[in-house]
Amino acid sequence: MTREDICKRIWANERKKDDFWESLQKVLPERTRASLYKHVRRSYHIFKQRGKWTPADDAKLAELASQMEGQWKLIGQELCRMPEDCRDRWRNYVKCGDQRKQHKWTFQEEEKLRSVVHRSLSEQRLIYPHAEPIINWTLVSEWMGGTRSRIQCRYKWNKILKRETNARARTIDTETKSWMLSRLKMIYEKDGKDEIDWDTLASIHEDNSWTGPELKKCFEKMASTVEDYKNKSFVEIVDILNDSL
DNA sequence: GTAAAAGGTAAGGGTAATGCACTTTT
DNA sequence: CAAAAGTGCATTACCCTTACCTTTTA
Repeated sequence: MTREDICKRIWANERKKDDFWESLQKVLPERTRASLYKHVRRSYHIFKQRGKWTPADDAKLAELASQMEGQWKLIGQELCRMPEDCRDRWRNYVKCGDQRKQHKWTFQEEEKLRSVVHRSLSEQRLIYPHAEPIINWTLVSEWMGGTRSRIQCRYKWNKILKRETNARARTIDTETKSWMLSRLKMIYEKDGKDEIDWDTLASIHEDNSWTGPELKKCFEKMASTVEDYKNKSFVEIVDILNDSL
């Protein structure tokens, strides 16, 4: 079988009665069938192009997407591209069209994003009270009025969270810092490894007033004050910081 | 005949790599 | 000083999982 034959078989879409998929599963038994299927379809696709969308491509996509809403298989056939790529291009870029703003967010935009994200979270909590709430970024983008794509909204939201984490990390008191350093030393001596489970560390602190990411950021800031820290190991940095307190 | 399993599609979730403006180092 | 190397940030290209439907199989 040539590669072309293989690609054609993978995209045959006619439920052939052979053991093609089963034989793949035997090679990678730890993968679920769906996971394998998806991965292989991407890796051995039959479409002309991936990436690089010209303005003309985008215009055609916009037209097709409004004509046949949600029918990505058909849209993909029209554009000679993978249905998934068409869907991605649409939801991340083309959907917002000219409304989509780029570059710096204004304060008002950030405030709007906050309220929209909280709305998404509270709606989730109503439907699934006991599950960890999930933010539906497609809806968030729509609720933003289509001025930012879902991927821009999520990026900005994570930036805001990070900024707030950093701000809180700067307010951590000296007592907590020295507690953290001695703990880090203990963890290193016990496990001998540099990867720290910061959430667990945060949970064993009596005050319980700091989160894992906050402690992590605090440590990173302290570490960066050590001379030549980039060439020092984790435990060397911990020792130096311990001595300096 | 029927329940379970598999193929197939769309909608949900996301990250790695890149480009760019800017600063620092050589 | 210029060039190279690093950095922080937003964008871009691409990837993974789940839900649900239809068809096949045991």
